[in-house]
Amino acid sequence: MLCEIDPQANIPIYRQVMNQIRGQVMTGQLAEGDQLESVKNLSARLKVNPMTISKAYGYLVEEEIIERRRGIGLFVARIKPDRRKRLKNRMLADTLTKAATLAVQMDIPEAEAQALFTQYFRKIKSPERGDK
Amino acid sequence: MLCEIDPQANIPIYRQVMNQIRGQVMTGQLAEGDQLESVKNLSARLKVNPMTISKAYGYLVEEEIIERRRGIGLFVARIKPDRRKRLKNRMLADTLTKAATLAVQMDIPEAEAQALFTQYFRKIKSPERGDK
Amino acid sequence: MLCEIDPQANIPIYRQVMNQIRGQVMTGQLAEGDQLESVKNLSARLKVNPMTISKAYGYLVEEEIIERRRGIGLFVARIKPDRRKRLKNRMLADTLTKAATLAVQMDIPEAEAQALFTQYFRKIKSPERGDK
Amino acid sequence: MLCEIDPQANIPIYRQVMNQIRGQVMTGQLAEGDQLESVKNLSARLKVNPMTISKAYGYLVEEEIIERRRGIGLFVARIKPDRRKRLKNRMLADTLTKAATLAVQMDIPEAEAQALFTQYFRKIKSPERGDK
DNA sequence: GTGGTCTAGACCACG
DNA sequence: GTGGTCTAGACCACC
Repeated sequence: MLCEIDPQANIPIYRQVMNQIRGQVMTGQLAEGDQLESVKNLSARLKVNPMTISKAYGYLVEEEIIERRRGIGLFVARIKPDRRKRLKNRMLADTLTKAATLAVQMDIPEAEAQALFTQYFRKIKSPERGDK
Repeated sequence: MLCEIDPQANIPIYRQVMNQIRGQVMTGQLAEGDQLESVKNLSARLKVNPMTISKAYGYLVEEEIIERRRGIGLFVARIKPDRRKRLKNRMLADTLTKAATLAVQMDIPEAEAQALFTQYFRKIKSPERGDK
Repeated sequence: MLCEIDPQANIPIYRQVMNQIRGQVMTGQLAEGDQLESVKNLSARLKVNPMTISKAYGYLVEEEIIERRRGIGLFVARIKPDRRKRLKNRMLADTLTKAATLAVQMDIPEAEAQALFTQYFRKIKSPERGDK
Repeated sequence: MLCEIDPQANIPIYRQVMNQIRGQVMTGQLAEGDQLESVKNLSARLKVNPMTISKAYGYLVEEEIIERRRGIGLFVARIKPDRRKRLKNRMLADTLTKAATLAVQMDIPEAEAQALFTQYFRKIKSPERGDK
């Protein structure tokens, strides 16, 4: 499982972990029933306090995105299609609203805002070689 | 000068103030040379501690978005057009990148992502009556 | 880590702290990766309010001279050699320009000004015993 | 009488005024018995609160660098040669000490520090055309 | 344990 | 009147 964190960023590490896993579950990179990397493993790999990973996992369990199987480990939970859809939408709505709000505040005309968004979208979708 | 804060949000109050003022300066609602509401006034109006406002203003001074005139008050600084543009772009780039990244991760096709973004943009630009 | 302040001086305490730490980082007495004394420790030691230290540290973080490691503490940041050089030069340029300006205003001949400067330089570099 | 202030600078305006006048007296640009510009005049010219000028003048009177002649105005005082010398030296010592201290802190070798100082000295003494 | 934020109230410097 | 600084003490998030 891929997972990178930026210890400099202003986002708490446990949230960075949550975001990455949640994203991977949503996109299917982590499928239902897949086992998550153990707290010990992941914390060692990211050079992070185990409690931090544990906390991230704990919240994801609360969100019912992953589930504990006692004595075995943590696994990606079964998520009903409509719930999955709602989750996706909520996540999208949040960031899109933020972006749109800012664009409106900045008095950017609709066409330009759209163009910018599409531009970023494409850049992320097919990053040119040479990008870091 | 408008300025509202949500003491519940988990964004620090001083950052909320910074964001609002920065936004208003960027959009021209606050123009070069305009005097800002005094620390004491604003803190009284928002019912927060003067130091909280002072901190927000202090950071904006460092960002060279506003400037001190000693003993008189704080005023919107002169911002060179190209710096203004860069500032705008940086602010936009951040949120648009985030939104686009998420959309890509979610495997949303470009057309749909665009449509969603435009939809939010319009909703924010001309909020229908009855919206909260 | 050494750090002394003069509560009498009319330089704000938080600036005195900043200056001392910035100086120590520049001279290498504090090296990259070194942990800074904790806010609570230092404030207790200097008998000042923790917020005062926190403010000083906060500004140094913004200057990218030190960096936060969340939940662990503050550490001396990595500073690229050319940035380090620029920083040094800027600090020096300020005070040297002031001194030179004054000497010129006072109509001191170059040779004498130079001699005076060197004299002070040596006195500071190797203070004689008994100096206050 | 020349006198320029920088309202942006971190130095209080009244101190900027004091420094300029003190400097001009020390260098003889303002000679014993010369009348100073009136508070009203100077404040109008610098677009500054009259009280600010008044305060600056007040402190200079205390320093016995200028003197009041009631009903007439303010004049450059007679300063005994040895006192003038002491004043000069103290002013110089202050700034030179600061500069030297910083250079020592920065671990600049003596030769280099000297060279830098001389360089600034010359630049100020004979500013090249084209400088602002 | 770390630092971050906020409050309430004080005092000071500046204009 | 303005903002700047500091204190004392509280609570919180993070690791």
